[in-house]
Amino acid sequence: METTIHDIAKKLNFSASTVSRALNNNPKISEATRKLIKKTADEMGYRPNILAASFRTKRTNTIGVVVPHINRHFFSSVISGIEEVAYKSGFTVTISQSNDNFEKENKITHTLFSNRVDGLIISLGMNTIDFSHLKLFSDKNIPLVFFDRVVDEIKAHKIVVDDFDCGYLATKHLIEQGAKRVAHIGGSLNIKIYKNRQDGYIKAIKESGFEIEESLIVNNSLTREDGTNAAKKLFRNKKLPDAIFCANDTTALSVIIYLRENNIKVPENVLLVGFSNEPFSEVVTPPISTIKQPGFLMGKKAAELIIHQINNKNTKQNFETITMPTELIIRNSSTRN
Amino acid sequence: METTIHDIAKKLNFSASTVSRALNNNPKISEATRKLIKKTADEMGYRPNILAASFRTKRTNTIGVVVPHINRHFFSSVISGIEEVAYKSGFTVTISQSNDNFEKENKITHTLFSNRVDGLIISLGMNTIDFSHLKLFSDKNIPLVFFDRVVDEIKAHKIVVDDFDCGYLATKHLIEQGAKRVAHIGGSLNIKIYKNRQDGYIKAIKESGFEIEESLIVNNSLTREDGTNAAKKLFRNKKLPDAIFCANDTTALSVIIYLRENNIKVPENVLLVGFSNEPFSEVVTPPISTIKQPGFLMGKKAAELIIHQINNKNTKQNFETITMPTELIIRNSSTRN
DNA sequence: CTCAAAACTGCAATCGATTGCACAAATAAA
DNA sequence: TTTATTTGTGCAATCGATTGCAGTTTTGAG
Repeated sequence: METTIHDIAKKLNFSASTVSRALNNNPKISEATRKLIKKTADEMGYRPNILAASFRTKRTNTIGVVVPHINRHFFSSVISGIEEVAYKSGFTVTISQSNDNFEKENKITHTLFSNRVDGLIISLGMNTIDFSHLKLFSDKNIPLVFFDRVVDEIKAHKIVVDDFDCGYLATKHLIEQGAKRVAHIGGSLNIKIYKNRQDGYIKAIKESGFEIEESLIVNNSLTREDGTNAAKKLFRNKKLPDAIFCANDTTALSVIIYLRENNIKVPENVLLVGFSNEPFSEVVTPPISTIKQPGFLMGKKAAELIIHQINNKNTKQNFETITMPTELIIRNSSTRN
Repeated sequence: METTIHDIAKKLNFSASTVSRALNNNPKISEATRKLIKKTADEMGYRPNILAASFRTKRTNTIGVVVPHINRHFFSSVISGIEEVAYKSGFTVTISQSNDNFEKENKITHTLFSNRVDGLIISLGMNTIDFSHLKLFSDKNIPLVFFDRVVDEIKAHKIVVDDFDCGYLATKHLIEQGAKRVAHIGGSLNIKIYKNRQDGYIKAIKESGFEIEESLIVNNSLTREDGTNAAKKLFRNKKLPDAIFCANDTTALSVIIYLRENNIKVPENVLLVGFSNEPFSEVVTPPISTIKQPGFLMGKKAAELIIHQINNKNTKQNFETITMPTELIIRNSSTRN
């Protein structure tokens, strides 16, 4: 049915080996035969059986990607970046989402492992505290790159932003704008990035001579609903906050809506900074000041790193943690003029 | 290195065939041996070489997905739905983006074809008017499902929404709210969905006894910038529009911003309806009335259809075009009370 | 107790491409 | 012209799992 290298070989009175080599540009084959073989292959409508090749070479040219949620703007941007680079290097990208569910993450990575992906790029789920499913990869020397939600326990390339610094800068900015009681809506402290953002916040507060007040800090899962609840809680305080640093834009949005409903004005009464620069942040009223993470670039970088590792498996790697630049985008939600 | 079925066979004094069958739950193998073999396989840390199996069976358990842009909310939602269903059925999902570039779409589909995906789910790029790369699949009887941007020329399952009806309803709604001069910002008429939306608009206008005015219709690529330009153009008219039906939310947003800058009030002076229910539409001021497309469900449905086809390749298929329900979400941008 | 049917299991070919090694031919050097 | 290189090709094994067919054992009916 399908043309194979044997068919081509037979037709041309070469051996399959020669055909294979010619098709793969092996320098041992003369220019003339190479051309002839390629031409004939074309005419015969030959298409390589990648499965057979993969099977033989143990290389799938496939990169596995695991993210918590595919349809979050940040993650889909990262994926987009990964895909772009991978495509150019002849790699295929296989995507799965963990839904922040450890069980699923575990299964997914096992599947990817069984499918013999050449490398894995992953941002961990919220509840992942056991890493044996990733050890699988590092143990077998299968390239692994973490981004965003990374983990110290495993040696690998990591692509992050300086969350501590971001938290610090965002909070500092609020204080510079005149805030005296800056609250914080943060994520789970089990996750490094949220811990870091919060620590940055704390540093800025202290540095400015203010006290850390427990009642001004709320930790949750940072969903839309969590944000609303956090806002309710914060504004039940006797002494109200006059600014909030939110660990993501989603909760910042919840706060805006909650405050609007309660006739508290942003930015006049409360200043606000979010995190991630979601598409809506720019266009909501007031536009939300936020930290821009270069998702697309992070994806590209992750892909570059992993492809480099895949192509240089023999040479020893020393793993690097790459901190990508961020930007504090100042919009109306945090400025008073 | 890796344990194979032969290793297991040797250890247990069975043949590889028996091991293979036991592992695949072939009923010809007795319960006792099956259990024994499975247990031993487990103990020996056996993991099947999927590549070998795929090679042999010519089945990859992989579904290829091609979308214009991975990081568009609608598409990432669809992907999310596909992934969810595929995962449950033991399929892996490979994703690529065409960037609305025909060349890339062409290459991608060829790659996917070479990689022997078991099926392909695709939403076409803006400029795709040649379909030979898709014929590749239908010719070889490889299941194919279109969604969103579909095409008549190829027989396959298709998942769409009733764009005509949506356009009609949206426009009708504007007229019911008192609009007398409804403009339309539409996409390329080469693309069926945009053509349909526009036709729906036209029907509503005529049905209400108004005239179609060329000057009230602008067609472009529906980017943010296009929207702004379209708004400029529309409001250069001597007789201004008092409502606009935009073929996507992005341009609706552009219009809002443009009008705000020019002190024209939405909805007081101009009523607005968009399309797609982007995440920002709900939270921008004023919130944008829009048509909600069930992206996640469309993805799930697409995956179900293609998996069904894959698993029933022998039985003859009659292709269906599934119209998913939409919803006109009425928000402030199109209501005057 | 005999024999056919049913239930298990093994043999061996097969999928298509890759690659180490051997060998032949062509070229260069002596 | 002979010998040593270089260059180009072919042989044949191999990757690991699957499966049609055949053979053996067990079961059950008569």
